[in-house]
Amino acid sequence: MVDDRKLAVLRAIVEDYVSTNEPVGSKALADRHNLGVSPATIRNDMAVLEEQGYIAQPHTSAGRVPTDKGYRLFVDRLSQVKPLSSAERKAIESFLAGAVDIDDVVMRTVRLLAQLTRQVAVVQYPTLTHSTVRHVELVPLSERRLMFVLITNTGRVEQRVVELPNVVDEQRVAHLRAMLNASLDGCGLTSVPDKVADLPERLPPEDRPLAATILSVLLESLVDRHDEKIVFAGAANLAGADFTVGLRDVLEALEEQVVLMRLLGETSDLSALTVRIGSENPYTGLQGTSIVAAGYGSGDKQLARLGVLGPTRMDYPVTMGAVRAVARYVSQILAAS
Amino acid sequence: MVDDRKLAVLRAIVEDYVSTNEPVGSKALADRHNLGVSPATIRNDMAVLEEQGYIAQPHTSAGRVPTDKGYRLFVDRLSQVKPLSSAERKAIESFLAGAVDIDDVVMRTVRLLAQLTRQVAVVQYPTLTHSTVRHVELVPLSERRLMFVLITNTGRVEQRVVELPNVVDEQRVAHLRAMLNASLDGCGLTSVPDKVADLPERLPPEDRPLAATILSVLLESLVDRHDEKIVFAGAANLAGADFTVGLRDVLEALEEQVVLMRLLGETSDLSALTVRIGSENPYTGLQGTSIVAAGYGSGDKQLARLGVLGPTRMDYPVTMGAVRAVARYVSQILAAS
DNA sequence: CTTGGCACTCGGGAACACAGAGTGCCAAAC
DNA sequence: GTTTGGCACTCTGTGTTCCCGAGTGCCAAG
Repeated sequence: MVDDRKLAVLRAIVEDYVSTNEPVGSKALADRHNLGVSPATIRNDMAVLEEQGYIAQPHTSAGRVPTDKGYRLFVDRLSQVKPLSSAERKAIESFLAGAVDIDDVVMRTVRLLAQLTRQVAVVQYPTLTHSTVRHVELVPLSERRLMFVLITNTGRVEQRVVELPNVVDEQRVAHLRAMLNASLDGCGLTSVPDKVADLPERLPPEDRPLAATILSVLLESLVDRHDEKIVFAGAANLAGADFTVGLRDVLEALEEQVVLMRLLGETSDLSALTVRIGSENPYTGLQGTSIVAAGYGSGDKQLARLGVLGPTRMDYPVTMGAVRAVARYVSQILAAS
Repeated sequence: MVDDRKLAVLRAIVEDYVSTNEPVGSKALADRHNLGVSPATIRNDMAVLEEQGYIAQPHTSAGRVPTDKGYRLFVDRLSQVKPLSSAERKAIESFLAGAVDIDDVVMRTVRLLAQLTRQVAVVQYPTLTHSTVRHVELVPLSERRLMFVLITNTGRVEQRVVELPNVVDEQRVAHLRAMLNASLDGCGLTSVPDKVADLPERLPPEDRPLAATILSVLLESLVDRHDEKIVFAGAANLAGADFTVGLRDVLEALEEQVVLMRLLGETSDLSALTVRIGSENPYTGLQGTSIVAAGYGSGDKQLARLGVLGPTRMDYPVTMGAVRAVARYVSQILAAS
């Protein structure tokens, strides 16, 4: 039903449409690609492809345009990820290598990806879930207030100001700090609640209110970050593109952390390169856009995801290549630090 | 030459144009505002105002539109800042009060401001220049690597990973940490370089390479942040507006930290509410946009600036009111913590 | 199954006309 | 001197019509 030649026609349609942004007709196809058959034959094939739902025509007597289903087939079976040029690789490497801290890594990554793909890049901060406690610090700010700082092995720093129930001296704080570090050092963030559960009992009664307060802040800071931070860049690249939906909607979606999370996150396999095309998208405000995303993180431990968002009519092979490459380099950088 | 009635006409033109987004003619003015004179008289006045450069007509036989100079006069002499409704104040207060750390304060502020003004909000992170050292922490990560953390009294945390020149034991690190804290506690960031200058000399020779490495990172982290972090939100609000320049240029400018810095920063008086209209703008990519900015920070010490960016055709009294109010509330919040 | 031929269909651009809003100017009125 | 009504003029934007051309679907022949 859909033989090889028809697939070749579909591929040609996608490629031409992506590069010209105009519905492509049978004659143009016969000219630009040497398919070895006449326009009439191509027309027949196109009629079948349209029947099957892979392409559509905006109006009668216009060329054909790929549907979401058509892009899907193209991505799954007709294209292969295009690797980056070595110049691009070099550029990525040197650009990411200059990062000084985790914020900087994320910042540079998102900008790099936006520039590379000329689309909107989205990067999720490395999740805390898989990281471990490197150090806990308690810094007295005043008599009844201290700052709680949690440092993880991924270089992430969580900080909270804590109001204390009563005045405490530095001695006690130092003691508590030592105990916390002894209990938690190297411990996975998910197991923190267990580890500290019995801690108040091991303290003299007069220290327990203090410990309880601090622990509640500690635990809270862990669950708080369950909805992770996400940043994006390259909104300017949207300016030219035209979506079926308004530009405004897309920008609004981008500023909603929750929506972004779902865009990147809702997938069973973190590590795979996933593509979500047009209507496959969970969010109605983003019809007409596609997302290409990949997980990053060192080896088996996937830390988080990153990707780009662009019009459905995008160059998938190139975009996928860029996303995959950046994900790999970021993983390297993070593994090294 | 430009008497009171002409000023009233100018004010009316600005107000009408801002609310309708259409060039305003003499008849409409006479109808909507009771200026007590006939359209013909208004026409004469408009001719004079145009002569003076306060208004212009897009084409012959179209209504008039304020020029940048016209807006400037309006802002300086014809309008007064419109205070927020008490409901809005309440909303601001409760929204900002929930912030947990400095990042959260900035994030909430910028979103709040964007929502309130329906324009693009820009917030500069509190500058380090006026803040003082609260605590320095050195956390060993591995034998030859440690994390350096600097906590300031504004709740800001700077972190760096430091590669060490040679293997050091915890003892020495602890000692150095104690010395650093003793030297720097409460010290203004600008005076840090002086304070630590002689520190290596006070150490045993074998510790000096370690100290030197850490100090260089410390000093570097101070100057690095001289170009401050800036965030923006509300890009979606640009979608509807039309600028004389393309939307793309505006978005690009917004993603350039340096440009944003200059937009907010280049002003002699930090505390005043400043308005920069259209061509008064230092950046050519932002013709057709205006910036309303204010300083924030506790009392005499201005920490940084925040503001909004929108089309030149904006409602200045309302926008100025919102910016001023938010700046005040943020100052309160920061002063309290 | 493929191909050339052919009639048909629309979308989009060019040419054109026209209504309406707004102006500038002038002479009369205040 | 300033204000006002009247009036001719000038545009822009919109709607209409028309036509070209790209592209299609179908059919009969190869």
